[in-house]
Amino acid sequence: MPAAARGQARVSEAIVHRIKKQITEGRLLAGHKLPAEREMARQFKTSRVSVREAYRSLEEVGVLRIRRGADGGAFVLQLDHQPVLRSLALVLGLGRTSHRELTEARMLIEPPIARLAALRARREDIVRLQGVIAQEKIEAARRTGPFRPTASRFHRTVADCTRNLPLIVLMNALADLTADAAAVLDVSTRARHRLKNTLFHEQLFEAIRSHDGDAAYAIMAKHVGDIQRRVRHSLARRGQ
Amino acid sequence: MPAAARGQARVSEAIVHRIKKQITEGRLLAGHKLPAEREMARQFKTSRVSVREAYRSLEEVGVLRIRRGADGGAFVLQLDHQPVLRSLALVLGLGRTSHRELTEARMLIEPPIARLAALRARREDIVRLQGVIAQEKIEAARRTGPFRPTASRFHRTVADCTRNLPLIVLMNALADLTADAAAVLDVSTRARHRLKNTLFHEQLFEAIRSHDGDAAYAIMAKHVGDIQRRVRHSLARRGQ
DNA sequence: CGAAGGCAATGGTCCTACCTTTCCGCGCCG
DNA sequence: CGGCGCGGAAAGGTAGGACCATTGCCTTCG
Repeated sequence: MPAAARGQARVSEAIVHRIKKQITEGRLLAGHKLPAEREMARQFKTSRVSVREAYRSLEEVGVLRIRRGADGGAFVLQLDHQPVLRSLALVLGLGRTSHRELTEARMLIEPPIARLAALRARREDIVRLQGVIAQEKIEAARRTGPFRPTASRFHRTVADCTRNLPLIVLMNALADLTADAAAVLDVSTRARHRLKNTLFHEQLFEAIRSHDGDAAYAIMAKHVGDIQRRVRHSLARRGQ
Repeated sequence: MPAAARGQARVSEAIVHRIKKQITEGRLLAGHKLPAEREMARQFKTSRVSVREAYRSLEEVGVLRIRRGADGGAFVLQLDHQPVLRSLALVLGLGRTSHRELTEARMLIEPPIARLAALRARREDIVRLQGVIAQEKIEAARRTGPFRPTASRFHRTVADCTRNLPLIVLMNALADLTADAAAVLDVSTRARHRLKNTLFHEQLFEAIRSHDGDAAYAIMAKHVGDIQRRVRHSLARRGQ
């Protein structure tokens, strides 16, 4: 907060800072509704404009959601990896960065995550992972349904096992970024590899359940490498 | 851009979107000055309020810097890891997340980065790394100067060798976050370990220069582990 | 020649009025 | 009796104007 350090010159920044603070301190939780603009302006003895600037800034960052109409207002969002995803997408230029780089980054960080997950997984994590795999099988049998949501859900659940918030956030952000880019995969390719995916996931699950970190590392490395190769072929076929 | 997808309902969001696009497309470069608020309002046939909301949002994200006074205005910033750092700091709650988790994340991703750096490093990278180490030695001899900037500069330069933008950005953001937290280290501890640091850096440099990925991985793993242990002791001594 | 003061451009804030969207409830009509 | 529709109320969205604060530049005066 560079401007804030320069003396909180702006009213709107003071409001932004206060709200951020209340959120990080847990005094403002997801779903809470902030005072209406007019009300907030009255409380801060300022104008609606300044309040609006604060609210709009926080909305752009991904902290608030502003809704219009009766019973509208500014609502606090669940603080997940969304803000990080947004800023990453912005910095990476949404296209200036190749899909190759993104998957490469995943290739680098997912295996160590898998290892840590295997070492840290508790019983409830095992149950969750099992549930995700079961869900995958059901959807694979149906041969329908969207590929994306479940495909990365397993990876995200693995990351959760690490109980390391920075890692979980970065992992989810990267997963979302690559998922957007992976939309290039045609339907036939997806179907052909869905079974293979699930097999990999089952192997990884076994490694995690038996707390075998090195095995989890190796399996994940192979798995992500496979995904990378697959996408690259698909991109090459389309001319890219 | 969820709201934008809902039909660009808001004027300010249209402006935000347009500016972001111009930046990612390279039509707006760092240092460029955006039109004055009144001028921009005239161009968009709207009011100053909407323009201000757009500018302020972009400033909060870290894309613009707004200055007052004659020759003031909205200036495009160099798009580095800053936005990612900000959003990460917000999501991690600036304190809710322990320093342990942050260094753990670095421990996980830095060794693979070092390996990739060793495999990819070109001649100019070697030269840069050499320069950073030389700088470190000079400052170590002086026994003065700030520890932080040079300490992480080596790590950042290593990350640059990977030529993988996502990795570089994430690495820098994490480095900044841990640097803030590492301010707890007292001066004597820093001085005592400065030499040790440089030794590690020289070993790593040799591994990178000879393109020995596995060696780079091992050295970096040991190095980061050492830093982590050091900070943890320091925290324990202070009662955390 | 140099320093002080005024000028102009630009952002920062405030005010006020009015529009748009949305929910909710009342009342009309079937 | 019940469903449907319309209008009021509440909230955000926009507009335009006025004035203050800041800062660089330029003129003017000592």
